[in-house]
Amino acid sequence: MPGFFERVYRLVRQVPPGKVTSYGAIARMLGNPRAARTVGWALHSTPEGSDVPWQRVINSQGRISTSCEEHGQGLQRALLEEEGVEFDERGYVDQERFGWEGLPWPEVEELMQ
DNA sequence: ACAATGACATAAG
DNA sequence: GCTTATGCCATTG
Repeated sequence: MPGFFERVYRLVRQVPPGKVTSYGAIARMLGNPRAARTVGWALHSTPEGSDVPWQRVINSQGRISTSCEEHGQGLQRALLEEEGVEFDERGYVDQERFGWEGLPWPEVEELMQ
């Protein structure tokens, strides 16, 4: 069975362009509401050539929370803006407009098998 | 098995 | 709004 990282990747791949979600939301969808940190780590270790849209995952406040220099905030924000995601003057994303609603459970379940 | 680690979340000051 | 402190959990050495 797929490891936790693998499940994170599969789910994140489902996030449509121009939408964002949070680490905690991903964790909840996977059935581990408390594994938000692990989700963050999974995305951090995502290879750059990967097809996982890691930039679409931000923290629960709608802000970019990466501390990594290589894949820094500037890069992540630029990638999102290219997709049409807007940031306000304080660096927040409006989750009402750009938040991903997620997948219905049956579909998630199918993805995980 | 144990301890450390980390792109989180939440509550409190 | 910002800074700390605490809880959480899969992965790694």
